[in-house]
Order: sequence, then C-alpha cells, then structure tokens
Amino acid sequence: MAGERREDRVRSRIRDISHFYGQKGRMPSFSEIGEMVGLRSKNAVFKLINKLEGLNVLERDAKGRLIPRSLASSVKLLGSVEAGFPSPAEEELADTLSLDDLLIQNPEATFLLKVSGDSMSGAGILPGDMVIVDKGQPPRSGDIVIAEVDGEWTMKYLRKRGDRVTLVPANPAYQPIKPKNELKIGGVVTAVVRKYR
Amino acid sequence: MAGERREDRVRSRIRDISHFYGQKGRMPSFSEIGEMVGLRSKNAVFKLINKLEGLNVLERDAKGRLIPRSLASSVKLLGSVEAGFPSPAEEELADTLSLDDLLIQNPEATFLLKVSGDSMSGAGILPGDMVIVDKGQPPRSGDIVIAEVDGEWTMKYLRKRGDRVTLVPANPAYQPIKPKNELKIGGVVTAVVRKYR
DNA sequence: CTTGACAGTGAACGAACGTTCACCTATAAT
DNA sequence: ATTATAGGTGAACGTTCGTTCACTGTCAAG
Repeated sequence: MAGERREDRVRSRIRDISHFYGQKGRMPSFSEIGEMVGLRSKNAVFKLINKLEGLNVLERDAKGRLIPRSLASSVKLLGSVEAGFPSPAEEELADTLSLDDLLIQNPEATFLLKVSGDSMSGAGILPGDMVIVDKGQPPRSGDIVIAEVDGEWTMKYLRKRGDRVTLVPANPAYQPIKPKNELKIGGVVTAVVRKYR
Repeated sequence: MAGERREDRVRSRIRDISHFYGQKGRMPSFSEIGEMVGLRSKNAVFKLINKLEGLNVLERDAKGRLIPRSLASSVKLLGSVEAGFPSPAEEELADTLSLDDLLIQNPEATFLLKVSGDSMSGAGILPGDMVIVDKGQPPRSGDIVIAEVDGEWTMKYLRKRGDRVTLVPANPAYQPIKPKNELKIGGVVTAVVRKYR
C-alpha cells in the first residue's frame, strides 16, 4: 500500500520540525518549514500544520502560535532492559519525554549538587554522582535530605520517630546522627543522576 | 546603593522571560515581554533585549530571532553536598543547565530503559532505575552496555581483551558471560537516573 | 471514464513583528 | 548647578508572519 509511504513522509517531516526545535530552541516559521521539508508554498505548510495539529503532534497557544508538544522532549521512553530494543517502527511510536520534566517539579527551587562522600553508597548514590535537590518540598521520614548539623552539610536518610529526628547514612561504616540542638534541612533529594560518558 | 535594586529589576525580568519560555516552550514577542515586565513601549523592550544579549543571557540566530541561552535550562548547578546551600545572592548567579543537554548527546539515538534486575547493583544501578542508552556510540571496554546474548537482553560491563569479549555483571552473585556465537550490542549506557519522588 | 479527495503551487491580504526615530524623565557624576 | 547617561514613552517604518483564495496535478474508488 502506498499509504505507508505517505505516512513515512509525514513522519520525516515531523522529525525535521522536531530537529529544528531541538537545535534552535524555537519553532520554525511556515516558510522555514517549507524550506526544510521541500514545500514551495506556504499554504502547503499551512495544511501540513493543520494535519499535525489533528494528530496531536503540535499545539497552538491562545495567540495561535505553534508550541511544541511531543517535540519538546528529547528521550524516547522504551520498555525495560529485558525487553531490549524495539523495531524501528515501534521506535517511532515510543513516547518521548524530557528529563527536565521527568525529574524536576518546581525549577525555581531545584538545585544540582555533586556528591563527594560515600556515606550514601549503600543507597546507590556514589561519589561523583549528582543529586537533584528540591528546597521547596517538606521533608518526610524516609527521604534522603541535605541537612546542616552543627555547621556541616551532609546527605543522609531522614528518620522521624515521634518528635525525635535522626539522620541515618546508608553506609554502615558511618554512625547515625542524632542532632543535639540545631538541624537545618536544606532540601529533599528527589533524584540521582550519574553520567558515564 | 541603588544599583542593587536596578540589578534586581533586570534579574526579575530575566526570570519573567525565562518563566514564559519554560511555560510556553517559545520565546515571547517584544510586546509580550513588555506586557509581562510592565513596559508600554516596545522600544524599551528592544533596549532591554540588547542589554540581555550583551550579558549573554540571550542570543539571536542568523535570522535575528531570539533563542534562549541559559533560559532554556532548568536546574541551577551548585557546588558539592559539603558546600551546602549558597546564599540567595550566590544562588542567582549559579549556572543553570538542562538535564537533557547534560545527559544526552544525540537525542535521535538515545533511549530510556527501565532496570529490573539487580545484576548491576554493584555499580550503583538498582532495580527501578532508568538508564540512558545511546545506540550511536561505539562500545568501548569498561562501558556498561545493553547486549543481546543468545536471544536475551541484559545490561553488563563490557570487557574486551584482545579479540575476546566478556560481559561482566557488577554483582558477584552472577557469572560473567563469554558469548559463544552472537553478541549484539544494542547501545552504551551513558547515564543513570533514579527518581525518588 | 468520471469523480472526489488529497497534496501542492502561487499570489494576495491584514496583522503582528522587530526596528528606528525623536523626545521625555529621573538618577548619579562632575 | 549642570551635565551625562540609562531607562522609558509613543509613533512610525518596512518586513515577515500566518491565513486565505483560486487553481493544478495525481491517484484510487465508484
């Protein structure tokens, strides 16, 4: 069926637009899209955009301007390691998402800190890793928190039992800390990120 | 000194623009900026933009359109855990970066896979974590790779010694695998991501 | 063979865009 | 007290934008 080929053409155009957005950080204008995908008429682009809008690939805001939808995201979310890699066809259909969106709730209050100690290595947080810390969220028992005890900043499990608060490292080589006077909790670790290359 | 207050005004405007970009996924127009920050004249916005360009907050592409620079990014990069949290003043100055940019080199060939086994727990990759896999990069010895051995997909260390290739788990409870016939390497694990809440 | 739907061309339109001009304050420095 | 200078207003400009219109070619179904 020739419909497949038509589908492919649409897909490749979506990719072109997506690529443009990824590179430039903004949506291309109609003439730019025309140039990219090989359409001389802006009207052809106009119709293309309308179709993509129908396919929920694109959106428009209140002022009618294009805003990226799935385009904004960069990683394709696949199944598990065991499932392995899907066929190129499945690949195209995979949901894409942005790591920023996935890991960060309120950007204003979120920070990235580098880990240097190994006191949390038992929890899979190794020296050199980076932790994403949210200053805005109220710390709950069981959270990993960045806390200041007696003038020093550390990362530990927070354990609340009634009124008593304890900071517990994930490495048995270190001792739990029961803060005497002041315990300032800077933020909650919401995610860990490790970069290999 | 009143200069501080002026600085603050500029900063708050940068934040407004940044916020707009974060929300809408595109840069605001001059009139929109004017509306946001409280400027009735587009010329005032024009001058503001020129200043921000000088401060390397904004860039313009070849066609003169605004493209976000540090605005696109969402997390502020701070020091280490030990350094703790900086003062609000330092906080403002911290470099911001996008996790997408940080962790992903070529988005087209990059995927996110969920980890379910514990064969790499020795390397700090726990079940439930997500690994970022790049299909495009050539696997080197020492890399963590996603490989298909005899019809099954696994994640292991890749060890090359001369012509011999071994897949080594990070968990001593599992055995190294010396593939007999076929070894298909799907991609290289470039990063690990764990989400706590 | 005809008909309809689809994809594209080319030209035209008003609206919104970024830019530039002249002019008007305030504040800080001379 | 005077003078620069930075920040802002308001109006004008040419350009480019997205949109619309009428028309053409192509392919599959009736």
